Amino acid sequence: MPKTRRAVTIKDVAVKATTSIATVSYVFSNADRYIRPELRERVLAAAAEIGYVKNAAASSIKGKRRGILAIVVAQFGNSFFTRMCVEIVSIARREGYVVTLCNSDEDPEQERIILERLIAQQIDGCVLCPALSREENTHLLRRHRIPHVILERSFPGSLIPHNFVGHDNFQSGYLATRHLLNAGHRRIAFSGWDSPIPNVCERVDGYRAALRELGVSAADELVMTGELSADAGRRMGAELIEMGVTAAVLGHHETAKGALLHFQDHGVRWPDDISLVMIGTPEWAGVLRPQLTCIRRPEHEMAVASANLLLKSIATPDHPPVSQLLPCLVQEGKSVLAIPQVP
Amino acid sequence: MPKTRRAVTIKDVAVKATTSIATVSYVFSNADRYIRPELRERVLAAAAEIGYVKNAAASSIKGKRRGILAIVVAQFGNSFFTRMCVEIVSIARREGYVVTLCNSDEDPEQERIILERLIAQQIDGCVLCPALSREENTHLLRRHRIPHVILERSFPGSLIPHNFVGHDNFQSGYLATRHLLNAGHRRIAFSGWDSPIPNVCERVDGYRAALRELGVSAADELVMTGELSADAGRRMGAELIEMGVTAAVLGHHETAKGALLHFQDHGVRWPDDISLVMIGTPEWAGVLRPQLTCIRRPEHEMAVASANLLLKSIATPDHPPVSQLLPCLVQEGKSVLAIPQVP
DNA sequence: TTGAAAGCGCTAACAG
DNA sequence: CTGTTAGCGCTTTCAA
Repeated sequence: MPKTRRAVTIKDVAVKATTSIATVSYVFSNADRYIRPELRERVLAAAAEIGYVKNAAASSIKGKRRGILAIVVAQFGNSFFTRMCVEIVSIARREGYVVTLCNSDEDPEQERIILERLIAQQIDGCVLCPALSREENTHLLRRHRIPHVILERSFPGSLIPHNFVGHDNFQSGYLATRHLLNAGHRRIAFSGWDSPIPNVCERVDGYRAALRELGVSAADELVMTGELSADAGRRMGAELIEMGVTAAVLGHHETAKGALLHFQDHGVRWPDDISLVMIGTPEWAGVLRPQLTCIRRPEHEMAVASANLLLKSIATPDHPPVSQLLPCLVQEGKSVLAIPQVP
Repeated sequence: MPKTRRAVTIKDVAVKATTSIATVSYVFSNADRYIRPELRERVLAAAAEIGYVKNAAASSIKGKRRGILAIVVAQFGNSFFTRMCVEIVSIARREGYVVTLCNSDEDPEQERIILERLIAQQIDGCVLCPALSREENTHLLRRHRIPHVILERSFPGSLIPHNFVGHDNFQSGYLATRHLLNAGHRRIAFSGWDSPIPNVCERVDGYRAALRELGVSAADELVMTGELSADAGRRMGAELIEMGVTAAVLGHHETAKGALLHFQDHGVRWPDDISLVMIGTPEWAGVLRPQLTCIRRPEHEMAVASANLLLKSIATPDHPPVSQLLPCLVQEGKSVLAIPQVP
């Protein structure tokens, strides 16, 4: 154990192995330079003995890759994102990266500060799920030429092409509604997050499209939205019951949670009293009985796609931006009652 | 927008502001050097115009702090850890740090690789929840003089003092059991994770101590453990019923989940058929009815304590290690039935 | 096959 | 008050 305050450097290794720092550097950067095996061994042994670890910071200022990637998400508590983060991290790890996870908490100003700090750290690349789905901070990434991919939230009216990986929100709303229609329901409500983000609106569009397709009128009062909280969900749950619909699409898992609590607390049974399809698959859905029918978003595929897109975009920085929209699946539970068609 | 491939450096700013790189450096490191306001303005303006951001990597090799902290946890999917991470990150952010989150997945070898990479990145400090509660990798941190605090899992027989923040596992087992005893139960089982980690054993010790205190015999067959999965939990749930106990301590939320699913699927009602106290407060507990009585671990306090301890230990590296064990609380639900004492 | 040395972006004496 | 300059640990010519 070294007694010195100073960190162990390449120079210490060179002295210990009685060679030059250049040789040590070559040994540790396995360039295609041939080094006599005996010397290489000596260097490795010396390094191991004094506990040398290459300083990645110093290495990076000479133009080498930094070895750090970042993921910036708007809602870290949301397990949809947490799970994708875990997967992206493990893919990045295989490539030798360390990954910094950041949470903007849906605040563009926080996000800006985070991105500036990440830029100061000279990260090699970044996966960004933009706060409030706002595009503004991405210019920082572009200006500093940091390869990046936008995850899950797009910029509908944008003039600038981005690397993008998301899932099809329209389709998730459509599938959920269609599933209920197929079971014979006609009075179907939609409850969701009153969100500033286009995603959620697209789900409503999908809901409407499905209804229209079967010639069912989509009355505006059947579409309810509220803030992103279980309490708002409870209120919507109560409304659902008052309105006397036979089925509902729970358009966001956070408000869905409140609605389900309301149902349980007031003896409302699914699917007997109301049929339900929820968009999303939060962990808690796994413990509820009867099991909910959910729309499963392609988390795994999204994580893999965004990680690979980022890695590719680091490898070939001039590659034109790619946009991928991945499909959802219906995950059947027992929360939808088939009712006889009334012709 | 610069057309150059190269990053913007202090030198570019100096040229643009027609001054020296030293002045620019001083402007951006707000040392106590006085600079004529007019010049300072000019530098700032030039920097803003060409989008200069200080290269933290270069800055760090001159002995400045790196600006990166790390949290390495063994189970990233476990929301107990996720929630603490979110809090630690937000405290660290206030101090200007960027935080890297890593997941060793309960594998000491992965953990070693992660720590080596973090050391290469010259992180300023680290919060570590050690895989399998093993001490071995902490020597890397010590050898490289990286301030660190061990979170949640301790090293019982260790000779080396560590900064440590954890919660009192013995007490959590004790409290849970005591709560059931107070409600009049006498045949109380314990089910938990068959863990290689001392924490879980301590919970059993607490369980036994509570029973002993009231002169209730703690038969060995009442203590069940299994692997960390919902399936193992289901099996234990079935056993609980077969054994005909009136109450159970669900000693780990992951196996508890399985047991609760078994109960629901087989029409076993809590608290009518069995009284339950669960150690831990996973998010899914919030959607179950009747609400479970839980032992709440001091997540918030642990996050705050570990973050502050780390920051302190970075500020004063020679401070002797501190160890903190924080207490749990009973969070009452409706899963415990009071039964009349049989004298 | 190896080593000397220039230089990456930045900091901090030290000189002016 | 400001600029010159010597490094920090590392990579990479270039020469030996």
